[in-house]
Amino acid sequence: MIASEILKIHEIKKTPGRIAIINALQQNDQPLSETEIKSGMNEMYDRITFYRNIQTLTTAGIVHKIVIDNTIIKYELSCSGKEHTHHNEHAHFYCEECHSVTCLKQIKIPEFNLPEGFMYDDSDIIIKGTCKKCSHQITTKDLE
Amino acid sequence: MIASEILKIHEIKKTPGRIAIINALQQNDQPLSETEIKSGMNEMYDRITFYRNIQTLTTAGIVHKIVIDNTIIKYELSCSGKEHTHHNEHAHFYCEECHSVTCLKQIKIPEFNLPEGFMYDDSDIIIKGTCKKCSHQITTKDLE
DNA sequence: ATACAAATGAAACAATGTTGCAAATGTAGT
DNA sequence: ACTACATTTGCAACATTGTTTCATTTGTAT
Ligand SMILES: [Mn+2]
Ligand SMILES: [Mn+2]
Ligand SMILES: [Zn+2]
Ligand SMILES: [Zn+2]
Repeated sequence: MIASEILKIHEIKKTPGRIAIINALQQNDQPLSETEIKSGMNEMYDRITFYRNIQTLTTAGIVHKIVIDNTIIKYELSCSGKEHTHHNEHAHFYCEECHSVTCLKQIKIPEFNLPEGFMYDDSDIIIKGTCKKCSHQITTKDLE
Repeated sequence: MIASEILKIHEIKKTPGRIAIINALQQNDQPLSETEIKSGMNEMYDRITFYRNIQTLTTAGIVHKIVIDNTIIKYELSCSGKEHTHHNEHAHFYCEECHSVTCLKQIKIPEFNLPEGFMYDDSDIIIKGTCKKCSHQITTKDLE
């Protein structure tokens, strides 16, 4: 679905900044950081507007914020913005070597049995380690 | 185990700042934020020293950092610092009402089947919602 | 007691995120 | 297409969080 449609459905005003964010996320199959989203924008980029729009899109459920660490934050589309639909239902892998975040669509978030009285809203699974690309590089380096 | 023993075992120098952090975490059964740890210290509190010591303790595996959001970070002991031992093996619950973090010792982190080539190091499960205390308050408020 | 590496604390900096406000813009109705 | 109005933007200024540098202090082993 195209950015302006997504915004319309959620009854959010169609502005250049919001469209740029959605487009950037649609054009990549990995979650993106602020810097990565910014780099895809033509100069006209305002930090404050970005923060406010990410907030709006996250609250609306269009974007899902993945917090790896306080310095490492990634965003992905959580609605049906592309064939690879996100409903925040899968785990995410953080590579400690190259700092990339990969969606592990195979690893679904299970149903949790919360203690009496607790109310469920949302959950995140972050798995840390070394990604395929980096572990390959490390292995071949050892063989030199 | 007492703070100085923990530091000795890990071959880390025994300093007042580090002991204060470990003591604070031992005296509470919930993970604590920097502010909460600080409030337990007698005036002599230096922000820079805190950051460095938390870093040292985390790297050594004594403390486990729980990142809920970039603004909400909690710390807990991950070694056998008290009867409630942490090996980062359980899920954590974040209450969106009172912003507390509860250890869900019942919910163990499962073994994940990573895709070919990925190497596992560590993982975190964060479940968000409303804690027992807050959901009780909300319920009783509705009945008024 | 001595020696030395490690840790501390102060200052200065850097990065990240927030708030207030006037100007600009999106949207709905005419 | 024009108008009206609420929302959004962009700027400045601020707040919070975390880092780096370096002289001084402290912990620990000898
Ligand atoms: Mn994903
Ligand atoms: Mn815990
Ligand atoms: Zn990698
Ligand atoms: Zn609560």
